Amino acid sequence: MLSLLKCLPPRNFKPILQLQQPCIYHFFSSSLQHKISHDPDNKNNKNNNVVVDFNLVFRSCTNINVAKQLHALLLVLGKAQDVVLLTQLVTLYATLGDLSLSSTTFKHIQRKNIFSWNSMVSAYVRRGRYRDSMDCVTELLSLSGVRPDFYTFPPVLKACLSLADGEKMHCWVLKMGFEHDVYVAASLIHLYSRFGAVEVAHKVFVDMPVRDVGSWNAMISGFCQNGNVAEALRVLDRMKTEEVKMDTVTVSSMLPICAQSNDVVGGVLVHLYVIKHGLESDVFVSNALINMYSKFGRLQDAQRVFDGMEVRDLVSWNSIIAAYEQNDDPVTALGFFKEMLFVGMRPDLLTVVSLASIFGQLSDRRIGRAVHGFVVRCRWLEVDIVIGYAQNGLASEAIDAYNMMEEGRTIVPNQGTWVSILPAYSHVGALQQGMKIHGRLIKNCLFLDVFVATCLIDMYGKCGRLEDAMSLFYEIPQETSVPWNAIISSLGIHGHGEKALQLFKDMRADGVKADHITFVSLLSACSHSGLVDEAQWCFDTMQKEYRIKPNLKHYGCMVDLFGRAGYLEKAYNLVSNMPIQADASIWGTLLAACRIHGNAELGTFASDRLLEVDSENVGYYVLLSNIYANVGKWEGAVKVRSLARDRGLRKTPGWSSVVVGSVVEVFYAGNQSHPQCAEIYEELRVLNAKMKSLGYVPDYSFVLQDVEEDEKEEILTSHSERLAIVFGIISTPPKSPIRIFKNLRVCGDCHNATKYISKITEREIIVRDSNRFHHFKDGICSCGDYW
DNA sequence: CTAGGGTTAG
Repeated sequence: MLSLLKCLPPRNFKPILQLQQPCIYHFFSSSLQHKISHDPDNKNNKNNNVVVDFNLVFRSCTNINVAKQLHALLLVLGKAQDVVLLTQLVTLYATLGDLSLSSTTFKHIQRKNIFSWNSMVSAYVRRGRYRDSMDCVTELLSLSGVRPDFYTFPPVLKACLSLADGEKMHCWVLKMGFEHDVYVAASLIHLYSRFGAVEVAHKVFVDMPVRDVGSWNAMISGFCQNGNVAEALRVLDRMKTEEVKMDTVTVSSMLPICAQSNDVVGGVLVHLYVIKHGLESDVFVSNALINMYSKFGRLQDAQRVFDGMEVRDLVSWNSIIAAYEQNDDPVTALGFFKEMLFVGMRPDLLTVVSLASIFGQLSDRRIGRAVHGFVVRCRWLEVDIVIGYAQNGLASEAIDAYNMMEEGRTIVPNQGTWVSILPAYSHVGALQQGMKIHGRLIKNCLFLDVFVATCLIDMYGKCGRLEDAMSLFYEIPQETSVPWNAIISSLGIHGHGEKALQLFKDMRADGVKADHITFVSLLSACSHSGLVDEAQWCFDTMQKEYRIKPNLKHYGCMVDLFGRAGYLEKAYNLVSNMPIQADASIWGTLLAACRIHGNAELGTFASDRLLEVDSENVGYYVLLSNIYANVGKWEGAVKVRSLARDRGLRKTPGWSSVVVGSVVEVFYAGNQSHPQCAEIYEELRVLNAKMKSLGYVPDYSFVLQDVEEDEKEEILTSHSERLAIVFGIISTPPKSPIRIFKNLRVCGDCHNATKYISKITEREIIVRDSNRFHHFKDGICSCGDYW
């Protein structure tokens, strides 16, 4: 084989390299073995007698094992200190996803030149390891032997996590005199725009003696990112007068502007420009076109662009799915999702976002038909029927589909399957089934996939296994905010506000960029634990440091936090000074706080505002009618309910589930149809007596119907959570823990009752409601009755 | 052997 190698002129390598990777591997490993067996000590160090064009081979290598093999061959051929080749390897390993090999290779280069440094720096940036790349550059800048060049700065400027970092780097750029390099300048413009300092970005742009398309593009997108469309269009105009031609990048920044400003004519003109200049083949351009047409509601146009694409990436699929999903055609959208899986495209978070909405739309229709059946089964007042139920519908639908897949064994589950099925199990709190899937994922090595793993973290978190969620979190790559958000929210719903904050600090230290979801998780974690000052700090940090404008969810968390902690005035001031219009959820949160702290005056004010806002959310009508019911104003309660009915709103029926063995049992309030119904109600009666002897007094304020006292007690006793708990008690061994899941918030009287039940039965009872976890043990709840 | 500016949600 070695002699064969000698004979081959380099150009003859080409056919071999076009073969599959294992062939290259085989080819090189046999030549390697030959070399070792004939010349073990490499005495015959005439490397040049072997013609290996590593340059060419590296470029065609797509497999990490082949790369390692090539690395070994390099050592055997005595090229262990060839700076050029090792530098190439640094880049190759990073491209193939193994950054640790990249950095060890880099560390072993004895005489690193600026190419080596640049390669390492950009390798870190490409894999999102911004902190490491900054450290690497800092080290480089402290050396005297090597000087950074203009290749060094663009990646580093991308890695800056704060304006301060950016300004520091800008100083170095000036010190080295690279500020007029078009690449460096574009990076500077991008950097300043990213941190909201568009004026500075614009100054860099204006000061450039020479500009290329990239410079114009950077400035245009800089203004867009900061919401200044007018200024962006002005730059575009000037670009036209200076006769700089728009390229694919310009176009793909332009199209979202047309979509956003609903400029159909402008959008179509840009499309014509694209066709005229042959820019259609660019995926970014086509994707942007699909999104724009979708926003215009012109589905046929979006479809035509999608059909005409030669290459489709993840964004293309997400875009076409979202196009149909957002234009009220969930069936077609679902069809595209299936086709996407069929062609082997891996779904991501955004796919799942659309998917959730698709299932929501589909189930709502299905549920509509089921409403009538429900009226008969539940003995709720006329108004209090289904819808909202969609999520429950989604869960059972997804689980059914998975079971069918298992039985049929015709479809091989992939990442998409897992990210659909795991949230369904999290949703009903089915830990064991979720764990079974975890087992399968370990076999498939899919559990390290960030999206699948995040679903698992979420599942463990929502099923009450916080330790499992944590240990899984530490096993997976933590480069994006996705897994961090999941773990922070898990900690939050368990009432571990401080730990959630600690995780956020770790996230910052690791250089992972927090997003608006991170802050929602964080603020709600603080709110569950009553950490007022800490939440205020997060709220400030989010705005000052991350430049994230708080949205209604963030404000909602803050209002909730102040309200529950009893700072009703602070809560009210926040609401009245918000730069955005308060919606029903904000007023509802404030109202709930007024209910807890018995502030009737503010409560009345909040409820008036609540009804002014056109609310689709039935929960607030229920809350309001509950407040009336609490004080015995039944006419008021009835009025609110009829108002809700007029608006076509129906109450979500409460249900609780408990897992016994491998079966998930679901109970609705007043359930009479369970096979072990008689046994359950008998046990309830016995328990009730014991509870009363220990001092339990039923709190009728949680009964929302206008009925006699004895009937009120019966209603409380047959709340779904209590049925589920008792079923758990009679169906599992003594003293084993019971896990309950409830789709709504746990009722206050049931919360109190569960404390007694945990003491009497010596059971640990873990209740997860729509808001958080409650761990009951020995007559005490972990939430300290603060929720 | 190493660099910039771009498309998706709520």
